[in-house]
Amino acid sequence: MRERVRVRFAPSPTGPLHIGGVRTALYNYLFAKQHGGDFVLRIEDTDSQRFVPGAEQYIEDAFQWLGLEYDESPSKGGEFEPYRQSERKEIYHQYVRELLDKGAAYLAFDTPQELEAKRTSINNFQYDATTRVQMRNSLTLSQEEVQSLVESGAQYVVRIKIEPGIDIKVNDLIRGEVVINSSVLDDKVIFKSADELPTYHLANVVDDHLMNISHVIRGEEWLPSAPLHVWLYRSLGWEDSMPQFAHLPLLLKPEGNGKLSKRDGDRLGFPVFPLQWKDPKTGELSSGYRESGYLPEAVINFLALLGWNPGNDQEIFSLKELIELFSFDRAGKSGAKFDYEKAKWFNHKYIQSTPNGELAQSFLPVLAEKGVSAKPEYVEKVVGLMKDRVSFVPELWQQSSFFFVAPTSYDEKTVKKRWKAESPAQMEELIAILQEMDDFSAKNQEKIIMKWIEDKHYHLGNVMNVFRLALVGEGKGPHIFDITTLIGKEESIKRLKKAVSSINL
RNA sequence: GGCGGUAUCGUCUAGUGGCCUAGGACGCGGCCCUCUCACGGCUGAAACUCGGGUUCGAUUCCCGAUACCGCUACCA
Repeated sequence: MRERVRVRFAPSPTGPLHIGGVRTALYNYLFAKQHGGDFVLRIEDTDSQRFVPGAEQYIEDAFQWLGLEYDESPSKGGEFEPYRQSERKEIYHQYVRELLDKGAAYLAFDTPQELEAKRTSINNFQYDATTRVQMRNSLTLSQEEVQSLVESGAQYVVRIKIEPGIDIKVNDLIRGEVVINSSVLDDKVIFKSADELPTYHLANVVDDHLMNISHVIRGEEWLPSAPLHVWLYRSLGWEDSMPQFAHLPLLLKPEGNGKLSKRDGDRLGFPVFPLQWKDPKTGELSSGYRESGYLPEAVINFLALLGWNPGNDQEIFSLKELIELFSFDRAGKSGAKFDYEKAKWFNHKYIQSTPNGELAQSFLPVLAEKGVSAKPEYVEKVVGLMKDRVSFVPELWQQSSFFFVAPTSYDEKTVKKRWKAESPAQMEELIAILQEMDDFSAKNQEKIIMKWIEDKHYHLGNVMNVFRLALVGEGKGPHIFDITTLIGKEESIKRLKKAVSSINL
């Protein structure tokens, strides 16, 4: 057991960071910060075949956007650098050597083809205590043969030698004690001569030990190999300072079965990545939460509740509150299906509580894109009127374009429903009333117009809806006088005139 | 197939033997508010996988079945 809490998030740079990975990182972060500990980013690039350029930068950018700051990382450095496994080759070599010298591991020369042949000819073939005697490895070959093979440059791997018949206990913070008999484990490859790199299992154990990691918080997909990791700690003599484990349930597809995958997002119409990602090879574009108009706080809040809950009815949490409240006792054990509607609702909630000025700032670029230039103060007022009705910032345009651009057409259904024979005449009257109005405040407009409708015994709904149709182009939007006040007297009259002249029954 | 994990409304979940006629949220329906559309408020439909135990009493504990998920690579 380590005294200081130090956790790590250790993605492999094989593509953009998946939203499930973000949740894993978030739980790591919350746990570390709650205990005043360290949050470390380590890049696990031990698979040279699958390395994707740009992926590491993407990961750092994503966490920056989300506001989850690392204490140590490849870009930031730290006491235990390097934080990129490809730069730690010599370190691993040392421990591979040690394991070999101890007789806890051995060299295996079987080719992939030979292994494949074994797997197809023997069902449930597993490279272990019972089968390794029939394979080509340093246990079955003579010392001279092994030496000449290595010297001749033959490719080999190093396998961990698992002793059968031993119960291995993994103590998991979420699942309690999981016991697995070593006989079901196979002699996993821990090092490959081809690229001189260890596999995940060894690199992970060595680094966690060397970096003083106290808690390994990762996805459930690692649970089956946790006993192997315990075995590795034991073989290296590090069992006393072994980290505690917590295996998080997986994020599942919203529909059907299986874990959420990179392809699900755009197929189902929602992002699975924090940031937009362009595949460097195919040029394929995957959407991101940031680009879709999500606020990072909303994403964090939503993710935090997918697998953890506070035990009461509260659903909206700041990062600070999450740090205070998070605990593994309240983490779920079962996989959670990703519910996009709920994610939207969280964003809606966050938009509602974001100050108008801030929202206006993020809306300005959207307006610019539409070719609209408007004063920030004006945009702020519009946003204040409209933010309750949208889930995303870009959606603001669909809902409030009429504040910036006069309607060019009128919604057919609304026209049919609202535009009556008497409408043109009524609107002409209204135009006249507006023209004479000196005090154009919403309050005064309401007073005068309501009186006019009352005096003439007009139908309130009819008049107001026709008025709205002229201003907005359809049957939606905030209160009429909020609209007229904002767009102004002249523009209001102009829109009324246009409607009268262009809408025909 | 083998091994492991999990199992409450459609979804996220509360529930740790009696407080459960099972609570909340999203989504869905209705009503109210109202010049419209939203927001908001109220409200409705909607779940303990099955079978055995243990117990005076099981959603809750145990066993089994089933289902789902994961792992089973010289990927992580």
